[in-house]
Amino acid sequence: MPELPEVETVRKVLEKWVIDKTITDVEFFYNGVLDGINKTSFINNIKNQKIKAVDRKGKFLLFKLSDYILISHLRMEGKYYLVKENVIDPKINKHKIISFTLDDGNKLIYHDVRKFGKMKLIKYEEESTDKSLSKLGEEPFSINEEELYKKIKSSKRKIKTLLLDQAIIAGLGNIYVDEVLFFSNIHPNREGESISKKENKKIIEHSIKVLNRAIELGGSSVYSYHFAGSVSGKFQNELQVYGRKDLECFKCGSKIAKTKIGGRGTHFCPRCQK
DNA sequence: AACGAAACCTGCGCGC
DNA sequence: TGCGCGCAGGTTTCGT
Repeated sequence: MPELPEVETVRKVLEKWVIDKTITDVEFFYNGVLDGINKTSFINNIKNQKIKAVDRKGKFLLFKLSDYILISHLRMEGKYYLVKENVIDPKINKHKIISFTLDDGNKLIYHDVRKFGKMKLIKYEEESTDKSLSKLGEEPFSINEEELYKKIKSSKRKIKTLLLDQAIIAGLGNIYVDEVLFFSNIHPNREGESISKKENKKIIEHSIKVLNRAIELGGSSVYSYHFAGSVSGKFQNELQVYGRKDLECFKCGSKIAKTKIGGRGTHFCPRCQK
C-alpha cells in the first residue's frame, strides 16, 4: 500500500495507540507474515515486551520494544487497527493476519488483504546488519547529492526504476516517483546516464517537497484506501499525474499519458517531461 | 554483477 | 449473471 508519507502517518497513529503498552499475548492467523522466521521463538520473545517507541526507516515500521525491535513492512495493503478486546468486527476479521493483546484491554490487529506484508523480530545489536534494513539507501531528506548522482549517472536503467529502488533512495514509491518526475520535468523513460547534475538536484528538492506536503496531509488515499484505523489522507487531491490518465495537465493542458515502466503503471505529461 | 520478469496474494471493475 | 482479464501505493527471488 504505502509509501513514506503513508507509513509516517501510520507511525504517528501507532504512537498514540501503543506507546508504553505491554504485549501480553500474540495470535497468528496467517503464518506467512513471518516469512520463514520461527514462530515459537517470535511468540516467546515478544511476550511481556513493552513498546517504548514506534520509529520508521524508509517504508519500514520499527516497534522499539524492551529487548527487541519488531520490524513491520506493510507492502501493498497492510493496515493496523486498534480494537477493544472481545469486540469482533467482521470486516477486520476476514483478513486478520496477527493480533497483539495489549495490557490496556485493547488488541492491535495487523490486517492485510493481499498477505504481502512481512514482520520479524530482531535484537538491537542486529539493527545495523539486518538484511532488509542495511541495504536501504538514504531518504531524500538526508541523501548526499553527489552520491545519488554517481549512482544514477553510472546506470543505464530508467530513471523511474532507479528512483523506485530503495537501495538507491528510500521512501519513494509508484505514486510519488511519478509526481517527483513531473515536477522535475523529467521523462520517466530517461536512462540514468542521461540525467544532468542539475536534474539530479531537482529530483532531490522535489522529493523533499512532495513527501513533506504529503506527510502534512496525512498521505494519499487512492481507490478509497484507508491505512490505519480509519485514517485517510488528503494528498490525492493534489496529485498532478498519478491516476490522471487522459486528463489535462495542470501546467500545459496536454493529456496525461500512462505507460508501463519496469512493470509499474507510469503517469507523465508528454509535453512537460523531457 | 546486474538486470528484468516472475512470484507472492486477493479483490475490483471492465468488456463480452 | 458469470467469466476472464488486467489492474492495484512493494519487495524478494529466480533466471539470463
